[in-house]
Amino acid sequence: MATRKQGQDIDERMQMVLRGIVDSYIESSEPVGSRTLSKQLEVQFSPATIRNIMSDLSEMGYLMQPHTSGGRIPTDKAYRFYVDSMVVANQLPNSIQSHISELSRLGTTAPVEVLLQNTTKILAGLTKFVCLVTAPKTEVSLLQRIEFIKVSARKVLVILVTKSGVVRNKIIDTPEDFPQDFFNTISAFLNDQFQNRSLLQIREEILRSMVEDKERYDQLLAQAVRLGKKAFELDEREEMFMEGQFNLLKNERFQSTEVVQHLMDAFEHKSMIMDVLDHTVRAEGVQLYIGVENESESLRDCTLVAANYRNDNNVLGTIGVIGPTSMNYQQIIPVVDYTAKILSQAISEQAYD
Amino acid sequence: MATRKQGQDIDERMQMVLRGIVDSYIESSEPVGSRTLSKQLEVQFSPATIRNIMSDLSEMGYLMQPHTSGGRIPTDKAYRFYVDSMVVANQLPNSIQSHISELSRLGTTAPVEVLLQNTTKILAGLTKFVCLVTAPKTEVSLLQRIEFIKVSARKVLVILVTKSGVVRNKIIDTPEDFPQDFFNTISAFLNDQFQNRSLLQIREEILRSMVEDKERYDQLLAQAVRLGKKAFELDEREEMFMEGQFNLLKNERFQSTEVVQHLMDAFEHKSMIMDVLDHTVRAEGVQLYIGVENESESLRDCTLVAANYRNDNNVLGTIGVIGPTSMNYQQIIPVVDYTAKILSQAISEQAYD
DNA sequence: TATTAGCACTTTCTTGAGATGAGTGCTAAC
DNA sequence: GTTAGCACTCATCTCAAGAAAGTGCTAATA
Repeated sequence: MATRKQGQDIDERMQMVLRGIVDSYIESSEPVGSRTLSKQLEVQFSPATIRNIMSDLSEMGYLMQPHTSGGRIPTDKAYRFYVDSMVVANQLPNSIQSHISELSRLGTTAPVEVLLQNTTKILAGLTKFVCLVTAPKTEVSLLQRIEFIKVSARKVLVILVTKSGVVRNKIIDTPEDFPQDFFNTISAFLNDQFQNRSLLQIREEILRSMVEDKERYDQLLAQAVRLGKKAFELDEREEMFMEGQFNLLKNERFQSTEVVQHLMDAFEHKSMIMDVLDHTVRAEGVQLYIGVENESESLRDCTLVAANYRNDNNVLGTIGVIGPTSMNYQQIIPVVDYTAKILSQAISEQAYD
Repeated sequence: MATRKQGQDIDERMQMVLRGIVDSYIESSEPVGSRTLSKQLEVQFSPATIRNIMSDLSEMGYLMQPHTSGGRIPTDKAYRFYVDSMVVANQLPNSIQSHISELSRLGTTAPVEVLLQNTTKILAGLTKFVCLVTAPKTEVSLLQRIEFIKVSARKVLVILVTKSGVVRNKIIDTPEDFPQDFFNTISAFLNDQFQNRSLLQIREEILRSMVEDKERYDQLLAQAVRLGKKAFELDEREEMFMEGQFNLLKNERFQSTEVVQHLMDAFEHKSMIMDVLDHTVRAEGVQLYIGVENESESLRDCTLVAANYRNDNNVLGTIGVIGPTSMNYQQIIPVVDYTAKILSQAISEQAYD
């Protein structure tokens, strides 16, 4: 009985075989058998030896057989082992680096949205997978400026500019036909009062003051607070950019219509994907969510590679790439990493301060 | 020799058969043979008779045979005949009408972009095809208001509000560190000068005045013109909303990977699709571009159903649906028509005036 | 004379029977 | 502990036969 190594420790030879299988499967997308592997490995073992090792690895949950015969494929556990024991990402080729760096060349006058949109496009182009970028959360970003522009008798356009460079506008109804001067006074007051506070804080403060010192306000202040309340009202639509959904179709792994269907459905509900990005990615650097590690059902066959981008002080948002679990991690991880860095840099440079 | 009806006129019986074939093919997506059709038609002909008629129709270019045997399918010419001779669209079911009418319920304070986005979503959901909506052209829409918000020493945020309700913003660099007051003076001047002019006109006028009376300007005016020039500079990115690209995958007709590939590639270049919509749709009401009638190569297997939306005075943009040539015209056409009407209505109501 | 029935012929699609190839597990030899 | 050998298992490919549905043509029919 090959009861070698009871339990979970994997000796060096097993690691070699496991890595070999993952490498081979990543490259060919075909189940790999003992003979094939025996030829590919740099250190030689006979197919029979490899079969024994494979058998052990299967038992330990690293490999599975789609059919009784016909080679084995790595499980999510195997990928996890693979990336964890992976040699630190080799340097990115210059061509790719410079491709990504075009982001910086957009100049400091491009609106953040354009910057993010371009990021998704570049990343989708490079990886050939689906690429996502969440916009900075307006909720937690700091107010740079609020402005009212009267557009008709009872309507005024509110413009919120945040420190992170996002401009948000909406129209609100006014109870009376105020002159523009009136709005100017109000915006001056609100700017003075709330600059450098986060939208979230501002909202809370406004609500509090409405309750607390209701009677203390004079006419003008009361209006200011009332308009402010509407202006800062929660804007549920958070933005996200997505590109390359069709890349998945070109990918061999996703030819089976079902899987694609699921994914596509998922992509149509951006909000779900947003949640995934927001709730999972908290740590520094590149994060990986491989197959079953994804909380979301529809991503069970995918790996999500994610990284945050930030300005000098805060995490602003997340960039992510979704591809098959058998993606080329050695390539993808550094690409995502580098892109996040360049994006952070570009955004910091153009921040309003 | 069945040399009946030399040339192009189609008698009533031929029409019945042709319509029958189109109907059947729209429903089943299967080539229709003489026997099948003989059973489906309300007026009875023997299969043999139908075969004769079919043969004539083939000769006249209305039908084609994918294989020597195995039924016939309509050509684009047949669809064109079909829709042209189609009984005027029957009333839309109430459920669909009210679904579309939810657009109006968005209220008058939703930004135009949200309105358009929702239009695409609703339309894509109803038709199960790809749906497109172009945003009102900022170029030709009239200036409602321009505003400058200083965001840092050398950067100012320009906000353009157009009569059609589109808010556009961008950041421009300033040559010096002007105070906000300075910008206020400038925006007051520009507003006074250019309100109700189209952005296109404004740009031309600014350029002209820069050339003509260069020397006449005082310091302030010169700056105003210079900033104005930057502010109104052509903003090449025109917007468009697209939804339901994945619907095509679910569509039986587009299972063959090639066709989809082409379409997908086309969709990745929104600009191309924009051109199609802009250049072709000039007329009133719903327009159809069936198969080869499309100028664009990649739409040769599709029908584009398009209609303009407008406010009281002008055509603002276009809504379009792209599906297989064998779509259910009886359903799709009234849906697009009604949606365009509701959208026009909603946008007119919320226009700033 | 226009319509229909009949018939021989096509073509696609389905089905099942080998044959093939890659891989596995087990046993025995090295 | 490692390897060679062997019987066995599946997935896939190929090929032939047959069923279904359709066509064109000719001859019979109302």
